[in-house]
Amino acid sequence: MLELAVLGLLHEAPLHGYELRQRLKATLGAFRAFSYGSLYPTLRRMKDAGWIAEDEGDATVVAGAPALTGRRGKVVYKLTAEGKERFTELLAEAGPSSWEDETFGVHFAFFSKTDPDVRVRILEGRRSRLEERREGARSRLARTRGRLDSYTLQLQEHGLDSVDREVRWLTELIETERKKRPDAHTEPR
Amino acid sequence: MLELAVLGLLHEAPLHGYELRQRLKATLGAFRAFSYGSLYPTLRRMKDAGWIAEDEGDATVVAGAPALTGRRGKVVYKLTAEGKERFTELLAEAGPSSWEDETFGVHFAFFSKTDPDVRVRILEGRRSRLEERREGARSRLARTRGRLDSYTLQLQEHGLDSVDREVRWLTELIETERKKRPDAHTEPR
DNA sequence: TTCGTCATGTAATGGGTTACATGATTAC
DNA sequence: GTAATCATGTAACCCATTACATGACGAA
Repeated sequence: MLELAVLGLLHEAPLHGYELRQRLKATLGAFRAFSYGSLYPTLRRMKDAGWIAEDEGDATVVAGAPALTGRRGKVVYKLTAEGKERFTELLAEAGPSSWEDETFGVHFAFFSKTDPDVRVRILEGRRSRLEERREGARSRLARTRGRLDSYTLQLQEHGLDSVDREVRWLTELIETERKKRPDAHTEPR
Repeated sequence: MLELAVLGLLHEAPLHGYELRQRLKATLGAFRAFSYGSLYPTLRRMKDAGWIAEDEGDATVVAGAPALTGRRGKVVYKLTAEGKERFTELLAEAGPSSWEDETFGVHFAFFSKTDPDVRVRILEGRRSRLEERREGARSRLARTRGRLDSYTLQLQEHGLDSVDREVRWLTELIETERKKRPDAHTEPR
């Protein structure tokens, strides 16, 4: 998840860890944040895996005392060819994991780089996942309504409302996607 | 988190693991679920800690072949005195952890058992947490708006909308709480 | 007798967090 | 020269998940 986000951001421009985190916030908005404690180890793993590499191309700033103190300055990373491949691969994934709460937003954030077909499949997957959850909650609520105290009830209702809103949002998005390309499968089955 | 939820449910009636999970879904609604893989180990830990105990009071069903196969039947748990204490303790917590996304809902679900003062403090904490997040996202958005593609933008806006809605919901709830008890601190400082 | 669902559990793993430690750079 | 913030990193832990294994029990 973090991995996908990092690949996506570095796809646009080389960045160092600290700035990567700011961009992460800017891209994902109010709905997700990552700590440095997970970012830096991830960067290390991705470097070891060969998906990203240190970018020396920009000159390590001052030439005053470069490698004396055992490196202490920005470490700028850029995507490698393998990294780009990996990114494309992850972007093409439209399976259940891509419509999970936490993952969906990250996939969505890189939709402009995602194949239109995959976009629609992710949006539809997310929507039916939410619809399932909503129906489950609705019928359970209908069954237990009488026995619930007002707080529990309000919690349920606020939850259902939120899900409803997201479903409507998704429906709009799906329609917009369909209009953009009137070809392709209209409602697969 | 799971711990609090389990204590809260067992506070109402003794239950076995399987049913506990159904109740968890019914209580928490659309916004959270737990797997058995986390529930059963938690039950074990809580038993070892002395907060819950096996409830034999209900007769272990059939007396046909009771302890022969090394127990294979429902294990009903009930709250111990220490468990009740622990529950009260957790319920009184109104600190930052209680207004986190995942935790807030669980606290809220047991509001009818929570002290009115604590209720208001949790609601207010949650609200200002969301407001902070929203302002951060808003100003970042204002700064970067031009550079964002339409998907990223829509994601941000949908996120802001959701936060806005929850803030409004919380504000209503806080007012309702205040009306219920016109005494107490009106806007602490 | 076999299928579904109730029921309990474990092992391996995942994907993050907090707290801490350290140092460089910039603004006052 | 000192405080803020930029910048990198590690260690310990947390809280859950998935996949798997097992078995009882009722209904068709």
